[in-house]
Formats: sequence, C-alpha cells, structure tokens
Amino acid sequence: MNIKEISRLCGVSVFTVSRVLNGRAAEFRISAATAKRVMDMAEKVQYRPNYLAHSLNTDRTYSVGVIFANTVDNYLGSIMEGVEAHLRGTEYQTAVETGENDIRLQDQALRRMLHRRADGIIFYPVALPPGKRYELPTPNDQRKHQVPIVIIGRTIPGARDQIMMGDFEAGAATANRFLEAGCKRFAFLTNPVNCSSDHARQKGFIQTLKQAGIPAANRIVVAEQGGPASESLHKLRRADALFGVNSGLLLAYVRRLRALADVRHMHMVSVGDIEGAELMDLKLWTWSTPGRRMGEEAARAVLSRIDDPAAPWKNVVVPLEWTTA
Amino acid sequence: MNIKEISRLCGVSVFTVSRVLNGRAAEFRISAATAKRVMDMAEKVQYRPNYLAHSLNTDRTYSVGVIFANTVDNYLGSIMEGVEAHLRGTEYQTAVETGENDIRLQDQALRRMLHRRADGIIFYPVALPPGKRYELPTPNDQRKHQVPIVIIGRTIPGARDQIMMGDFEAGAATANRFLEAGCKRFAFLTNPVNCSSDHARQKGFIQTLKQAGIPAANRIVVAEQGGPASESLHKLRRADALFGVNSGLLLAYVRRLRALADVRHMHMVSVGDIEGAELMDLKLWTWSTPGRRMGEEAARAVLSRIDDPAAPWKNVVVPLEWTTA
DNA sequence: CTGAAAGCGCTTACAG
DNA sequence: CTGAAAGCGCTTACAG
Repeated sequence: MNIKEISRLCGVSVFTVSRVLNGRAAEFRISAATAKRVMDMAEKVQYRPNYLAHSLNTDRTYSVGVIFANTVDNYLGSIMEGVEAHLRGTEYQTAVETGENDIRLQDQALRRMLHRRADGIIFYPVALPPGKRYELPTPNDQRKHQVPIVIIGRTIPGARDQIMMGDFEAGAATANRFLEAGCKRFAFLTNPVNCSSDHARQKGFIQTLKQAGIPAANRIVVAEQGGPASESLHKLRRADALFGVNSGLLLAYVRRLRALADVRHMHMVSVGDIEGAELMDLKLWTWSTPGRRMGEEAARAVLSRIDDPAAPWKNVVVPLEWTTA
Repeated sequence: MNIKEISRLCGVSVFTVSRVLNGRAAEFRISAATAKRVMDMAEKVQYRPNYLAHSLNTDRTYSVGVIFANTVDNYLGSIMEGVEAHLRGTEYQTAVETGENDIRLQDQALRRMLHRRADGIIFYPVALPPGKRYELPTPNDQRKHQVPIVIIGRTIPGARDQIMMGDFEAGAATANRFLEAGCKRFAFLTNPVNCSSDHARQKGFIQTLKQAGIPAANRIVVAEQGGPASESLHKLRRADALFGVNSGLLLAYVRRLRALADVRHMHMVSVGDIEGAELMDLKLWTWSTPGRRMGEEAARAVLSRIDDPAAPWKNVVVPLEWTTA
C-alpha cells in the first residue's frame, strides 16, 4: 500500500495525496472534501508512509543520534531518559551508539551516525589518558549542511553547544561542607584521565580549600591507575575528609582504607547515588547527577540548532543536588 | 558525490559502479581493471553511499532495534553493551528506544521501530500490574516479511525466540545457600507486578524450601506496592534469611527493618551487584545479572532469525553468577 | 485548485 | 562482460 495506490483509489493525483497526508492541504488549497476523502482512505487501508522514501526526498530523518563514550550506566541512562522524554513531544526519534571507552570506536560511532543521516547528534566524549586531548573527528560528510553536534557531560576543545553539570560548584560546596564540619586534612580521589568534569570538581574543591587557608600538605589529590595503591592508602590514613570524584571510586578506597584507619570518623562525599548508603555506617553524603535534566537540555539544544544553525552557541550548566534520603 | 557521478568519472555505467561498490564485481564478471578503477575513484572522491537510497531499494536497513520497558539502568545498559559488542562484528547497527514502564509508550516504541524499518527487534517487555498479561501488539506492518522479534529478560505469552536468565536456578541456589547456613525462617521480598523473571526467582526459592520440608509459615512472601509497610516489617522481624528479588528492594527493606530487628544476624541475598556491599556489615551476597551475555545472545538470535525465518524457536537461558568481591 | 513529470540515489531485471 | 532503462516510494518545481 503506497501513495500511488491511494491516489488511484481516491481518483486524485499522487501530488494531492502527498500534500494531504503531510498536513499541507490548506497550504495548497486542496478542497476540504478531497482532503477528507484522502484521509479516510489512508485510514481505511492502514496506510503507513515509507520512512526511507520520505527521508530520501527531504534529506531529513527526524532522528537525533546519541553517542556515549562507554556502556550505558545509571548516569548515562538518565541522560537518555531526558533526551527521549523531550523528544517524545516532537517528531524526532533517538538512535543510540555506545563505545567502550575507546576513541576509535567512538569515531566509528560518529561516522555511522552521519551515515544514517541523523539530523543532529548529542555527544558524550571519551576521557583520554592524561595529557591527551580529544578532538572531534571531522569525517567527510555528504550532507549539504553541517550536522549539529551538541556536547554533553565533558567538554572538548572548540566552541560548540554544550550541556554540562555544575561540577565546579559541587566541588566548592563539598569543600565548604567539610570545612563547616571542622575537617582539617582533605583528600580528593580521582581517576588519572583527562576528563573535564572530574577536573572541574577537583578545581572547585581545591580552590575553595586554598582560599580557606588550608595548607597544601593538607589537601592532597590521589589519582591512580587501576585503583588504590598501598602508598596512597598510607597517605590517606590521616585524612578526615574524602571527596570521591565518583561513588564507585570512593567506595573502592574506603574498602581498602578501613583496614588501616577508622573510616567511620572520616567525612565523605562523592558524586552519584549509592544504594543503601545509610547501611554503611559512614559519614557519607552524595551528590545526585542531574542526568535527566541534562538530557532534556541537550535534546532542546540540538533541536534549536537544527532549526537555526546560525544561532550563538548555547552553554548550559545544570546544577548537582545533594542526594536526599 | 554519487554513484552516477562516479560512473561518469570512470567512463563506465552506473550498473558497474553499483556492482563493484557492493563487492559483487567477481559475481558479475567485471574485469579486475575496471573494478580497481572504480574503487580507486570512490576512494579518491570520498564516496559514501546513501544509506536511505540503498535501503529503499533493498528493503533492509541493517539495523536492529532494541526496545526497553524503562530507563536504561546498569542491567539494561549491560544488555545494550552485549548487543552492540556482537553487532560490531557485523554490518548491523542498533537503535534503542526506551519507555517509562508504560505499556502505551512501549507499543508506540515498537511502532516507531517498525516505521524505521529495523530488520529485527530485541524486546524487553514492561511488567504489568498483577493479573494483567502483556500481549505483544501486532501493528499493521508494511513489510513483505514479518519482522523478527526476540524477547529478552521477561517472557510474554506466545512462542518466540527468547533470551532469559536462570532465575529459577538462582532462586533454588539461594534457598540452598540459606539452608546450608542453618536458616529457619525465610522471606522472599518482591514487587507486586507480573514479571516472569521475578516469578521464576520466587518459584525456585519457595519450591526448594518446600522440598526441604520448611513449613509454609516459615517461608513468607512479601510483595507490596510502594515499598515496605509496617505490617510486613513486623512479620520480617523474625526472619533469619531474606531473599530480595532485586538489590534495591532488599536494601529498602533492610533500611526500615534495622530499627526493629538485628539485621546483622540475618542472611541476605539479592539480585544485582551492590557497590560497597562489604561496607554494610551485613551477611549479604548478591547475584550478578548476566546482561552482557544476554545481549550477545539476543543479537545472535535476531540475526539468525533474519537469516532463517523458518528455523525453530530459540530459547536461551543464561545463568546468573554469584558476585565475587 | 489539480495533474503529468522529473527527481532523490540507489538496485536490478532485461537486453546485447 | 557491460549498458540503457525501469523501479523503490516518496516530494516538488512546473504547467495548466
């Protein structure tokens, strides 16, 4: 069943059918009677337009590609949720690709997205080893116009639309929380990767401590490949305030550390909800990552960009919130 | 840049170019010299085939749709990971749609997938309220052949390809673990929804206890809407073995229960890794969900089905494994 | 207000 | 071994 068949059944031209079914009957002054006849017939024969043929003609697929650096976890899942929630109110669909923290896989994913002719892309970049900077590849693209790419979660070089979370502010607020609690020796636990989000948390945290007059010896940063090493655990023994760049990492350190020190007296904060945190008998607070909000903002941004390629870059920062029990 | 342009540049026909670029030069006895000329030119001008035009002709999109009942969490993410990992070795891509545990959204997602002409679909169905059974909608589909749908994670009525995990076996193994530990009063904590996976865990657990001669009074099942209610918490006080159908639920009960009972003496098992479980001072073991393996199997199954629509149904059960610290 | 025709970029019988 | 032509199902100038 196709448009030609319907035109035959209704005794009108293909043109008319096409116009009516695209909701542009009025625009082309097609009589209401004809329009109704066509609509009714389409309904009757359960007509479904051929997406491929439509897109081939219009060069729009009405799809937004989402590319994640790695396997979808709760955080990335909540981003997806936000994207899909926003897009449900539109004609757009999502197509998701994930990598495995591998720059080559991510570049491939981008190429495939372009090949599939997504109208816009939301891109969560890989975190490279320290020192290396990620550059968005510029694959040869057959499209007339540049496909909009919105960056989410981690910045990369170059001006673009981007949706980030309030990492710096969360780092600063964490420092203040510790300071108010009377802590003296602070540690920031992070990963040895070049991730702008991790960096911003660190910066907000350390800067605030520095401004509060905490000497360098009492604000250490631990960033180790492959988890806690015994040397750094030794250093951490004396800390009374631990800030983990993410909850998995914090817990990994605490697990090892409790053999060496009384972790129950340390104040701890990390980013990302922990199921059953209250059962851990720790002075532990967590930040909730605002993934859903970020996803919504990203979807909004990419649609705006599709509509208006010339608009100024959009830079959205979504704040983190303390997890409430 | 398109196929016609290349044919012009090479001085051969469109037919020849098409055949060569589809890797079917030999099949059509196109001379090696011509083939090379075409390939080189395609390389030189950075030719990228138009996916839409190709698919419009072949009626194959080389995409596998994945439909999830709800937001992608760590478990569903690991399924995705498996699907993508398997598909990376092929020409297929994935397209993911999620719902919000809403049957209407899921039906819509399926319709959209068909509209986008996925060659096959992997489907993780919603869990309905008790009593209600989910039926796969049969939307009118314009395709010549029926699009294969592989069910994953939760069974639904009707024979199909399906990939499940070893829920019954995990339930039975949990019961045995408790029995070996000398437990006497058992509780199964679950959700009041019609989920085959939850049911199978319960069945394996309860049947094993029954066979071991545990009286009905000592093997209770708690399934409450909206989390722990005080009445059931009262009942649970005397239990010495708790099996949570998932880890979030178990922890929710334990959190409430510890005000009423000494939870540290209870044996506990739940399904799904818990970050930092060792820090909880509980006798707690967890099952890891084999999402990645399931995803790989599902991808394999859907491709097989695309290749051979007439093959017998495939029914794969992937075992759960105890989480190792 | 409506139609016959060309075109999107590919594939594929059908000839030669 | 290769080409001219029709076709996939739709959209859209261009006429009338």
